[in-house]
This record gives sequence, C-alpha cells and structure tokens, in this order.
Amino acid sequence: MSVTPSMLTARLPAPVPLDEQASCPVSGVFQRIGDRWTVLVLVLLNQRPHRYNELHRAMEGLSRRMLTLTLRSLERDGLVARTVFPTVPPGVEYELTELGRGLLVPLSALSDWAVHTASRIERNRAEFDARP
Amino acid sequence: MSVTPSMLTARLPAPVPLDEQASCPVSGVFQRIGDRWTVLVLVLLNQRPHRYNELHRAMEGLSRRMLTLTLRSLERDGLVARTVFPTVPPGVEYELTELGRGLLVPLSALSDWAVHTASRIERNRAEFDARP
DNA sequence: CGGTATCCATGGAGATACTG
DNA sequence: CAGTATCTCCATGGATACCG
Repeated sequence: MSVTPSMLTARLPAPVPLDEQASCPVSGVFQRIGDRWTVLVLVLLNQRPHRYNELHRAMEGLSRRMLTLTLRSLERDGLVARTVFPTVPPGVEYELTELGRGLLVPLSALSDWAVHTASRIERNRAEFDARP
Repeated sequence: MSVTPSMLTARLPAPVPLDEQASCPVSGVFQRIGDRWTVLVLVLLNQRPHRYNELHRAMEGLSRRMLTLTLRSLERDGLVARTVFPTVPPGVEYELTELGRGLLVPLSALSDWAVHTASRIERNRAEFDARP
C-alpha cells in the first residue's frame, strides 16, 4: 500500500477550521507542529541529515508508525526532504529543506523564551497549585 | 466544586515526558500551547483585556468548558491574570501578564513566518497529494 | 455572569505483526 | 532497512444541564 490521504490527515486535530487559520496564522502553525514529535524531529534534522532508524533510535518512546506519520507530514509540507538510496538493503535519508531551516529560526526564538522563563513558570505553577 | 488538579492537567497531551522537555524546550512550549485554542486566546488578550463571555462570543466553536480549561491553564502558568470584580452580577476580566506579553514576541516571529510561507506550503501539499 | 459536573463519541496513538 | 496494516484503548473535548 502507498500513502493514502487518510494516513496523512489522520494526525490532524480535527476538521481544520480554515477561517481560524486565516484570522490567526500562528494557530495554524501550532496545530500543525504542536504535537509530541514534530518539533523534536525538526531539531534532530537541523543537526544533520538522519536515516529512518537513526531517528527512531534517537527518540525514546516514538513508535515507527508515528515516526512515519510525522515524517510524511513534514515531507508533504516541504519542510523535510526524503531521499531513497536504491541500495540493498534500501537506505532512506531525511534532511531539512530550505523552508524547514527557515522555520527553525523563529523556533529558536521561541526556544530561547522557553529556556529563559522555564523556572519562572515552574514557580508560577507551584504557587497556583498551592492556593486554596 | 473548586479547581481540581485533574481539571488542570486534563488537557495536557499525556504524562508529560520531563526529560524530553529538558532536552528540547521548544517541544515543551508547543505541547503546552499547541492546542486548538490557547494561541487564539493569547492573541485576543494581547489586543486588550477581555471578559469571560466576551472571549466566548469572540471564538466561534469554543465551548465554555474548553475556554475555562484554557484560561485556567494560562493563569496557572502566569501568562494570564484573572481579576474578579465583586459586583452583582460578578464580572471577571482576563488580561496578559508581563510574562504573557513576552511570549507574544517570539510568537509574532512565528506568525510572520507562517504568513510568508503559507502559499508556498499550500503548493507543496497540493504537489505532494498529486503524486502517484 | 461565570463558571462546574457528568455523560459520551471520536479519533489519536501505542502494540503487534507482516512485507518488499 | 524502512516501512504498512490492523486492532485497540483511552484521553480529548463537545453537549447538556445545573449552580453561586
């Protein structure tokens, strides 16, 4: 079996509300890459190209099914390029495209924010949870 | 009934993988605000403070239940401040905190990226879907 | 007005087994 | 090696009704 439309849309949250995306593009991006694995894959591929099983080994707890789904989705958007080497056994390499590398720029800014505010947020949560 | 821990954690994707967050802070942020509504609420509150039902009316398709969950989660993290006016009937206002406004900075960068690449990604998807 | 409690359907995602 | 197919579970989140 090849890649079916249902496979590719399976991981999307819901019947994507188009006007919401239009009114708020950020929301669209977040729903697109805000799952458990996508960002992690992007970060790994930003370091260097990876083989399929290399990615699988690098990410504890990620099933092959979800890895495939995640990679296909990224490939569909043109954020990741998939290259097959017709060797025996076959080898497949994944790497970021120019578009994908571009996404990592604002993502890095977000990462910086997360690192800077992590302890602050942790305190806020503890404080909130301790409230009557 | 007051706010229970289960209510607040209910919307989190899963038993939050702590070491993943540590190894990749971006992933943590995304899992935190990558749901359907959080970013939308943040954007609305960035325009000006809103009352509860004002937010509810502004967002088509958002149930009161999810609005409350979303707001509580943001309040817990200290991204949003909740102020009760002891009037009759009671009024509650939500506004961004300094921390919350800070988050909107990298979020804007991401938004710019999304706007700039939207058509490109749409083309990529159409192209991918048209492949044999 | 600003929530909360409960019930329930849906679909996201893990486990497992199979294939070119 | 690099996937795919199927089954299954349960958390996410909508609908509805009630409350201070």
